[in-house]
Amino acid sequence: MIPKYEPEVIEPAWQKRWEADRLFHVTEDPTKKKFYLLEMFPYPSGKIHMGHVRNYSIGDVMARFLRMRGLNVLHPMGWDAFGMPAENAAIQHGIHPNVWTHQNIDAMRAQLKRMGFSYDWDRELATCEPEYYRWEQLIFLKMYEKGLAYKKKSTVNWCETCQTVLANEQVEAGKCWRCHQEVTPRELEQWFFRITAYADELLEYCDKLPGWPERVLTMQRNWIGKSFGVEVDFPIKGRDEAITVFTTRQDTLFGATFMSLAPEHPLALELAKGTPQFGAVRDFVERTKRQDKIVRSSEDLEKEGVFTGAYCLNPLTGWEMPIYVANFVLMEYGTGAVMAVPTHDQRDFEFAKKYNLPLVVVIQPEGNPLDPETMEAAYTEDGILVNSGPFNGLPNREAMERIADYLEEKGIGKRTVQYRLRDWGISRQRYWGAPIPIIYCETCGIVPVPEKDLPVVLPLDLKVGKDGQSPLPRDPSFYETTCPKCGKPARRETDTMDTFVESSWYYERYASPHYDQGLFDPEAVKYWLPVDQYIGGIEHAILHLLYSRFYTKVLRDFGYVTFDEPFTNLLTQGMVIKDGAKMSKSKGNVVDPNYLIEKYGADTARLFSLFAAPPERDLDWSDQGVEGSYRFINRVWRLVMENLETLKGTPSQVGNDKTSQDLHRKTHQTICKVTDDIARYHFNTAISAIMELTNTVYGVLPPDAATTGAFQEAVTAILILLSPFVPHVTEELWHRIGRQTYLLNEPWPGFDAEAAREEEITIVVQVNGKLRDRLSLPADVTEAEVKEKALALEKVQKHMKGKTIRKVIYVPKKLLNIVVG
RNA sequence: GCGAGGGUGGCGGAACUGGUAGACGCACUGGACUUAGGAUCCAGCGGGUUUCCCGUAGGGGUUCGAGUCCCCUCUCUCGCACCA
Repeated sequence: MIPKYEPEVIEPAWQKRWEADRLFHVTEDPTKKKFYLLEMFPYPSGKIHMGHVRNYSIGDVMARFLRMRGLNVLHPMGWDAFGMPAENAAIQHGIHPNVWTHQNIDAMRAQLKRMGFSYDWDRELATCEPEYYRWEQLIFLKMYEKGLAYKKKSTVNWCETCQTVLANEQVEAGKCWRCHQEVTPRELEQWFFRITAYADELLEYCDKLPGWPERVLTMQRNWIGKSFGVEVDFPIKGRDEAITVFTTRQDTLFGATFMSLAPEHPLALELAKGTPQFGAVRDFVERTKRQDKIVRSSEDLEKEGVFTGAYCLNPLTGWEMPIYVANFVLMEYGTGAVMAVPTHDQRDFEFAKKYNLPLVVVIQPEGNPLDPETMEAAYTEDGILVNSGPFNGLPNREAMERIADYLEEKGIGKRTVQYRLRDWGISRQRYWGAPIPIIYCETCGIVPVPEKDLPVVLPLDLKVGKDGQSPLPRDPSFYETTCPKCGKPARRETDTMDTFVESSWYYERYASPHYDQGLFDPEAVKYWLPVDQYIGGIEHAILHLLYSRFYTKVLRDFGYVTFDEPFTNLLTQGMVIKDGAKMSKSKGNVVDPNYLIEKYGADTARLFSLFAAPPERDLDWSDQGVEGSYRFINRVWRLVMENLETLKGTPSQVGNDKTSQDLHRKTHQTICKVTDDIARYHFNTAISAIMELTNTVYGVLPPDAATTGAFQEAVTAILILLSPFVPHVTEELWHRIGRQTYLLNEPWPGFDAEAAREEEITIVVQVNGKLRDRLSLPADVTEAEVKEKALALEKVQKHMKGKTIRKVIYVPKKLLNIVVG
């Protein structure tokens, strides 16, 4: 009887030894090629979930594999430790956010260690520590100095549940990204980061990131939303003022018959003042503003508006255009005013139909001309200009340029570029975040905290109130200070920074996490950065990944780093699905990794999450699949344990008998395939190849005098190849067969191409493209021989009967196709 | 509507540049061992009218040959969405 496979015993034992020997610790080594492998750090919620297990298992395979291939691999882990849940816990359980956060970190660290991930724990960091956020405050000061951080009053997204402001990126379909509460607009003074200053570069570099998934880049491009057009002034009748509009369709300018303003547009009420329409306009504006954002921005919302009583003039035709306030015009985009061309814009068309406004066709498609009387929808395609004065007859694409030239010449308009991207609002009215290092002085105004006074430490002796509001503005010992300029009493900023600020640069801090002379040791960053491979969930496609790209460019322009982009390659792993839905508490379909570890061990949890699906795809949870992974590990366990004596013995030569040679060949083919597959992140097929080899080895049991050498070679290969996936059981078996080294320090096996070559090859024989028979022939067979043998085959003869050979196609070592007719 | 990615056995999934469709695993079936087996080992496992035919969402095309390339249609998932 062999000893049972007991993961609960061997896994912690090896974890202890690895840690004691500092196996995962790395330092800069200029003689070695570096590889920075990073998985998105977790929020310390208290326990890991299957998404973490999957994400970190993928990363760990790569880290171990690349290290065995001789690279110096940086593989760190830490905690995105500021954020709302800590405050919620404080409210609900009366526990301090700091205590709660640290307890959670301890619990999760233990879980990650129990999974056997090869992190260099010496580099662990938590963003809620002053040693971390003080450097973030420093960057804030530099950004303030350069005008990249600024304060402005604006309408912001307010989440009532979270009692704080949200950035545009954090609003999903009108709701808070975290709690799904509807957001409401609020006028507030807020701090912003000028991410729009980098809009062009962020967009341009989307084309310079070949290692990123196309869909993430597309999402970022859309988010930045660059569009080219012109700003045109429409003089207001009877006033010495004009309405400026932004349009990308200046080719339709001659067809603009009315004007639409956003309800928030300052001229909306202004123009109506003193006219009989004033009451109606005011009511409409009030009503629309009150309407919540989701309803207002839904597509099926009926287009509504109201006439202001005022007119403006089309600068090209001189026509009087009635000015309307319309519910579909957004103040946030362009100028908040839109020239309406009902014939060539669907929204304007619907609006014009409803209010009986004039339609003038200015672009005609070739073939059947449009008639404004009978049109049922706007024509938005290309065509030839009509009713457009000097531009008649031009194709509209060309007219765009010509009209833009004309407007610029006449001083009526100018070419501009619009972005959908807004500046990043980073003020949060929350306690559990990094303080913004700013002081307000009645005399001096906004005064940055001097560098020497950093960090502005978040006081830990405060209580979060039951109402959920931040205690900072109520705590004089925090906000009362003196002005660094004039020395008079002054007040500190009591808002904290968006937690996405911390995660925008943590990957740089990992290069030298304990460095206390600055953000990071320049030499360490120079050696390790940028991140070669980043792995995480698709849900950060815009938020975190866009902010991090922006931050890196800012740090570059400040001279801190020399690279343009933080993450050279990005892998976005799929979700973990059970019963057709994402695992979530509300669905009640959560599988707790702890349960898995207790029942099957960390190796099984890792193996299953890597084998069940390729990394990018969603992973369908299957209890039976987990059993299968566990069974395979047991199969390997028995294979080694039942042949321990043979494997412990001195390595024998690979025999010349057929069995040995076949196994020898299979071993080398497997090494080749597994190496290729891991390198391309095809872990599921890599694992299946090792399963095949294992099945083959089972087929030659028990080894005899002749096959011992090939057997030893095959089993050794299985253990090494499998070690990045299931490091504990392979380490245990490796030592049981008498090895002294750690598998992680073993070189990844090379394969012998000669040994992997098949002696006998199977050639498929087709007649007219249909499979008829197969030939097993020596690998060095010539085309003529294949042809001769194939033509002699009975099944081939039958299908050729009465026909003549037209053509014979030969794909060397693969296939022969005889075309007859 | 726009953009991206999918659709292959009962299921998860293989098939690199066009060249044996269904590797590997799960489920299922049969056999062996056994007092017993839900353990383990071995074998089978797309469908059918089974010397052959049909099969990669559907239809058409290119090719000696198409899951793979081209065109059209359907469908699913995700992201954005009145952006002027």
